[in-house]
Amino acid sequence: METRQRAAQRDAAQNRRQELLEAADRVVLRDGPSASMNAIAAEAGITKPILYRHFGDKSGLYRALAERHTDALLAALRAALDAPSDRRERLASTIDTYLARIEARPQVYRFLMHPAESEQGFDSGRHTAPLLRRLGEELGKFVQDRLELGPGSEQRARVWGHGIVGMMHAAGDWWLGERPCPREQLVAHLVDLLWGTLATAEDRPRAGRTDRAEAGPVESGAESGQNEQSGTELPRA
Amino acid sequence: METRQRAAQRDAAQNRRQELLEAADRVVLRDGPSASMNAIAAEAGITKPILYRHFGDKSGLYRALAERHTDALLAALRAALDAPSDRRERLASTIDTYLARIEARPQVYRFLMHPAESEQGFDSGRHTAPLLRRLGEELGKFVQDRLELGPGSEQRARVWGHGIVGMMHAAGDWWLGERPCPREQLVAHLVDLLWGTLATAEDRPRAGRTDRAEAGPVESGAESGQNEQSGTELPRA
DNA sequence: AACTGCGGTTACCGCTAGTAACAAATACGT
DNA sequence: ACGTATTTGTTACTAGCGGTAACCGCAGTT
Repeated sequence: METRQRAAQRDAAQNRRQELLEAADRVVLRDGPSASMNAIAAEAGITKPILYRHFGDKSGLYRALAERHTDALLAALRAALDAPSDRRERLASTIDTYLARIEARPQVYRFLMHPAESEQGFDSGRHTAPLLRRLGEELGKFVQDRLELGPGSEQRARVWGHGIVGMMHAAGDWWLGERPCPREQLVAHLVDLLWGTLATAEDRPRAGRTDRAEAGPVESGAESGQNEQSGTELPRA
Repeated sequence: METRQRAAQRDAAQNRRQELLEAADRVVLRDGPSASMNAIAAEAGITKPILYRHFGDKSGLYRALAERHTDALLAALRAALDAPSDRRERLASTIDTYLARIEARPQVYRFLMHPAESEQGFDSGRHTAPLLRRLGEELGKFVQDRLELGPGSEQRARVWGHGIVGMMHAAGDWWLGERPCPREQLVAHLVDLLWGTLATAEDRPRAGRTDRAEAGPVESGAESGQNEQSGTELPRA
């Protein structure tokens, strides 16, 4: 069997794999998530079939690549989440860590949000990037482990995990595109939101309002009255 | 000029456009967001170039399609958000409306979350589906209009808008995939989260914990100690 | 009858992911 | 030392995508 040799080959293959991943990383960083297999192969100094021998599939390569980055991000987040400070402080610092990360390397971030898009089987569900799923699950476990939530705590913790992660992600994504404020301020607003300020905020005084008729929050089109459920579609609800 | 004829032709073109959109809708509903232009053309009983004459571009068609669905969803959400009930109730009902919608037509939902993915220019920012952006903006305006948030209220309202929408989306997406609980429960958990229960929940009593050493929330791999920022990557921060 | 504009088609381009088939080199058993 | 099998790499290909150019035929106008 020559196990020693076998092992050596395995090692060599692993090293090769790492090199290839690094090359792919460089290309994705340069070209965005639409980097082609040809381009990646060229960057690695080889040709396509080798890539396919190592990763089987484009989504295979992308998965391997995403796993690396996700691991790194997750480690940073765990550190922030596990700091010995006050709960609110930890929340803020975790969100800030995430935002700092996506701010520092938007290309990587963008790549992590997309990499699926291939599988053409319409398996409704599983749309979100694996990164978000994983972050949500992790945070859910953390909450479940740290907080006393009463009966049904597991479900609640998981919902919260995914919800908080989604909030972080969407706000971060929007912020990254428009840069409407410095990062600390975004963090502060999000923490406020999660801290229940939404519940305690005052109603804004408005003019007499028996029925909605004047300047509402409406922006464009479709002011066609009360189409609430069965309006334009939903033929089989 | 024959403006009457011109007008008739315009009308015909508009009708045609609607037919094409409906055909495209059927195909997307059947094949998911990866429906090809060929398939859509075939479903409409014509060939590709006509599609291109009408919509110019695949993303053009997809944008038109998404706009219809987004308008419908937005109308439903506005109705829920504008009901004459208690604030917390309105929040719950809005979230529930959204969830009911994506539950009823997951294919449409899935399509709405994806349709970009083409543009190969790496314009970091603008990753999220336009639907989410629009929902976030709308909700932000609503909050800004209805709540008294003190100085800097506009920014805060926008952050909250995008944050809440992101929370709803991520939790809904996860829920749609795993179905871990009935919808009402998911809604209740999310409302609780936004209502500040995170701030007031008790710490869970834990065994002596001078430093983290035992069962943490960690799940797999990468327990390599304190790599918080400069650990695995981020070479140019 | 000739002309013009529009709906529609076929046939193509350049690109992609993915693969089959072949070439060289290296380590192996005998 | 020699054949042999395995790994590493290549070239050259398929099938299908988005997108387009060039052409066909039928309405109405003059």
